[in-house]
Amino acid sequence: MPDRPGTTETKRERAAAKRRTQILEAAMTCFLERGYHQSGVRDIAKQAGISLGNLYNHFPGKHDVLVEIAAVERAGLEPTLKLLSQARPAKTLLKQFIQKYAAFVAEPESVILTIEITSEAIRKPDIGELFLANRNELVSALEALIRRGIAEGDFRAMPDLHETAHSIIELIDGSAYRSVLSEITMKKMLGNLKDFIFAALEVKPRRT
Amino acid sequence: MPDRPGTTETKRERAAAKRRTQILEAAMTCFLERGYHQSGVRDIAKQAGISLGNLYNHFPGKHDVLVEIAAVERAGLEPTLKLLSQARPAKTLLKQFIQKYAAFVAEPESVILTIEITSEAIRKPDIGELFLANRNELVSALEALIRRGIAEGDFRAMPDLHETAHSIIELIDGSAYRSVLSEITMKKMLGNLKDFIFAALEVKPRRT
DNA sequence: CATAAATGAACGATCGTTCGTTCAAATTGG
DNA sequence: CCAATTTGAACGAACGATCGTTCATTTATG
Repeated sequence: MPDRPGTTETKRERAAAKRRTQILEAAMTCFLERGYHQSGVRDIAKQAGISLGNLYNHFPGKHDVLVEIAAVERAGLEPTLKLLSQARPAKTLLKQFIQKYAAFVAEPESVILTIEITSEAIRKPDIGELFLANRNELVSALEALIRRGIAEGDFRAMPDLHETAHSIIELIDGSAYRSVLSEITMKKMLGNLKDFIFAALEVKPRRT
Repeated sequence: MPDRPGTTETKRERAAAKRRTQILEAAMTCFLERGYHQSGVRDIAKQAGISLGNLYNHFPGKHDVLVEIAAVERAGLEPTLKLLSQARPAKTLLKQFIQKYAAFVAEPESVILTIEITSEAIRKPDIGELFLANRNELVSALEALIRRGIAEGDFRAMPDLHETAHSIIELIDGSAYRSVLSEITMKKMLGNLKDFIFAALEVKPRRT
């Protein structure tokens, strides 16, 4: 009985798991290059180096591949999310957050994938819910940070902190999309972005 | 020779123009219901009440239909654009603009169409350019308004007015998408949106 | 009568998915 | 520990549907 304690993983299961990530990466490549609806299941299989039929042994269908990618995409935000719960002044943390989040979402890969998911989210409820869940996690963390900033006396009282947090995210996302489409570097936008956000949040008027 | 002076429009041409708008409206309906890539040319023709082949007498192909829709969509913004050049205090005008623009872009139809165009814009240069051109027209008008607001002493000096104008638009667009996806009314977001934007622009700290 | 509008069959390509089959690995029985 | 059996990964042909586009033909209009 080869039931090694601790790892119940058989050779088969390990191989299968590897295949899954292989397929996901291949699909991501295809969706980035051609878009979701322009990528055929055959393209994905070929890119993954497996057969068409085998793909269906690992995923119920094309849609489910996108769902999984949407879930994985979220994982990339984890380090940025961690940043928000550090024990430093909220004002400092927010500045760092803007920088880091902007750098992340302004990656062409990230922008394209987000749009692909976004446009699919409108008609596919499960993707929409996933998108909103991810977004809410981020917004809640940001909201907590702003609340702390108010307590620390750096930020002004605002009517709705949750909405404010949403606004900040949407501001950065919007800039990121524009930076990719108009080929202006995010770096050039960042200065104004920070100025805009902090002017909206800070309790004092800015010195010219 | 029925070349009536003043109107070189023949009965035929008028009928053809009517067909074109018929097709555009039908296509818009399809794109809204099913999305661009999910809508077949046959769906559009059927929705327009014409034959499949006839559609190709009026448009070179499916892609061109979307391009034309993107151009028409822009026309809907005209009244809102007009607003910005009125002779009233910039501060007042901006408040009205936010209200009006938000109401316009938060229409589910507008949101869905924008996303459809947006996601196509990434891979189709002509659509991307059209999108940016429309956007720049709006942003330039808004930028001029902000500049006036500074001259009038209501808005603070900002590092880059063009970027600021972009930010405002992106802020409203982002909220609009979220309002459709999460089924929260735009009205509920508007209060915070105005607060956020004016806090970012105004020269004085806000009274609590 | 000439010209343009309108038609729908037809085209080749591709779509997402299913299917029967093969075969190596895992499990079981002795 | 080996042999028998079960499992499921891998494959690619095949399915029916639909895709965007073309074209020969008919119908209607100036």
